[in-house]
Amino acid sequence: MAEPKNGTPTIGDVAKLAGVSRAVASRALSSEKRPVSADKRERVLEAAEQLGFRPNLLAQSLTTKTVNLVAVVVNHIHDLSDLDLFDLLLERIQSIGKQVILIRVGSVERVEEFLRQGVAYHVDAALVFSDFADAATVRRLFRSDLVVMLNGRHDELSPAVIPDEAVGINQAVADAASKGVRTAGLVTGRASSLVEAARVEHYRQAFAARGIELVRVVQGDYSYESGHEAAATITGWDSPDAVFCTSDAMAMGILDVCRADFPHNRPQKFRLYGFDNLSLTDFDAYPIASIGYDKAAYVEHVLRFLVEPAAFEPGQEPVRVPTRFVPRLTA
Amino acid sequence: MAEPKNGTPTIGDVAKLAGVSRAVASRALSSEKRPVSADKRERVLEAAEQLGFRPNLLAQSLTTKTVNLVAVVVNHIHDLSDLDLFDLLLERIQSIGKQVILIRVGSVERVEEFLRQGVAYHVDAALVFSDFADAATVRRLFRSDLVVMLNGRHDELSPAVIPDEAVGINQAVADAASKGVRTAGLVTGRASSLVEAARVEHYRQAFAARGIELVRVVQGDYSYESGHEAAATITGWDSPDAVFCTSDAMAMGILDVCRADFPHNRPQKFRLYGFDNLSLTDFDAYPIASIGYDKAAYVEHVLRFLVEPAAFEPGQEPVRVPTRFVPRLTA
DNA sequence: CTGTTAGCGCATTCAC
DNA sequence: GTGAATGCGCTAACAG
Repeated sequence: MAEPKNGTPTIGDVAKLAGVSRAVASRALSSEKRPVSADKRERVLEAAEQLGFRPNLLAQSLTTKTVNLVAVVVNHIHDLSDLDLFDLLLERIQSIGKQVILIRVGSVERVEEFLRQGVAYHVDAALVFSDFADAATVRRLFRSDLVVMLNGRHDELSPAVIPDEAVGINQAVADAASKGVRTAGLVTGRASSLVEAARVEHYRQAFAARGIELVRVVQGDYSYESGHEAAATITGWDSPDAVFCTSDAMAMGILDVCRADFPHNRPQKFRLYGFDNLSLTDFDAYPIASIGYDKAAYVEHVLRFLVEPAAFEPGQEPVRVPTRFVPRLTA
Repeated sequence: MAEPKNGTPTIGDVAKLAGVSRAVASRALSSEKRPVSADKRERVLEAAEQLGFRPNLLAQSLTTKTVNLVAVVVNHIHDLSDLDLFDLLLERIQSIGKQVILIRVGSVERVEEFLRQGVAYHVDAALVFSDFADAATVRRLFRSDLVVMLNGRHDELSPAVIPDEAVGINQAVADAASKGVRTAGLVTGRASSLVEAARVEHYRQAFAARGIELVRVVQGDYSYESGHEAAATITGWDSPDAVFCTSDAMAMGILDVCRADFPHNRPQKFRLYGFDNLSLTDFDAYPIASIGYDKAAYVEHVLRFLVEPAAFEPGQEPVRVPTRFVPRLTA
């Protein structure tokens, strides 16, 4: 009886049943072409099948020094507002034989607690969407040199991929200017975020360049609800010619409050521009002109760092994925 | 120099620096109260701090036999249409000291390939949203006896949590009947899913019980687009009095096509009922009456199986979370 | 080509 | 209280 005692068969059990050494069994089971005689390989595979053997990836990792695990770090799941992007990312990561461990850091207040506990697997790589920490902290936390910063908080030692927002913002503002817009309102997200600060600055510069006067700024938090609230302040009888939002969700909130100003979804009192190009903006009810980027290209850039870590050289500039203006009815 | 050679310090390095044995270091670093003299514990902690020591969870798991990893299995990320639920689930799982490894199985066609490769970590538990496999297969795949089936494909050996859909469906149909609805249309999802089959059957029974005639059935795939397509078939001059959809997204598609039939979002030619109670139905543009359940309660039930696996006895009935009708304008 | 051996990093006996 | 020794499951390096 080659059955293991405690239930889950190890490679040792397989080897015993096949009548070979553990090393041979290991080679036969390996995906790479290791030298094993045909008949022994056959016997091993059969034994493994019979026993229902599944390699213990943890033990495997202990010796190979590669865990095939990548951490994806977010503040909240809602950061993944773009599920299309995330789905693609997950599929591609799995396609190169790695698994994703999803880490939710929570609110910024709890970050310190998170860092102190520091219970984190030593992963091959970490993809950081969350703005909770800088690159150095993340590298320490995960014991990984390969930390791809997607939050704008990169440094010389870690690669980064960031949307080049200036392009799309300029296109959107140019679109507005070409339609005679002279005054604008801006609805922003949290001021604390580096990405957001840069985004706002791009809008300001684009306005200045096109001779558009920024007459009002309201701070929201990217959410639909905050768009709802902002509507009261930023629109009304003295609406600016156009309202730009740094998230589609806020634009949706504003649209819902001011739908009367958009008969047949076309702007009457002011034009409305969002940001993110959410798939929701393809729904009839929210035909919001937006700014987006090629998600497939973005994902491939991230993936390249995972597949070819050596391709990154310290000090290398962040990879920039161009954004573009996506016209829709509200513009 | 107590510094390790290759960079990442092990508990051995900590022990050496503190001038104690590895065993003592292990105890001092343990969260449980193990016998260590005060001064040595102090020295160990200081040494660990100084070296920036992070325990290797993989190696730890190898001996403790508990990896603190739970797999969440989905077909596509879009299965997580309810991000509120997922966010809560993730937070609670992490709060009990476990991490989530998110596994995307992909389309049903690719399932077999996935099973053959069988590259899966041996996890403490797996939560299966995907309908790709039955409980037995999942147990084998993850080498875990604790597989919580959330897809309706449970068996005697695995615990399950499932929404009790009959309750909410009956309430919704009762609501329609009370408003004089005599004929109904039904827009369904994929016929292959067990959950969907049961759902449809509940609608049929509720219709029969209330004397409502089911005059039309259209099959979609839960998506907004399929709702769009279904609209042509199920509505028109001979609309049924009410259209029930087995997902909110499909109801949204129908609403957008037939918005003229809902002046001020109130039904004129037919009433519209969705399913899932997506947070989107709280947006002004999609005030769709729906059927939902208490997400917090659902998550706590799932969590209980993770925390107290022993509480489950083979043959135990699935835990049922009651659903309820959520009235909104379209009804 | 094959089998033996020696770790990977850690927790855990079991003597002291 | 403490530390030396053992083993978790696996693969890499070595010697046949």
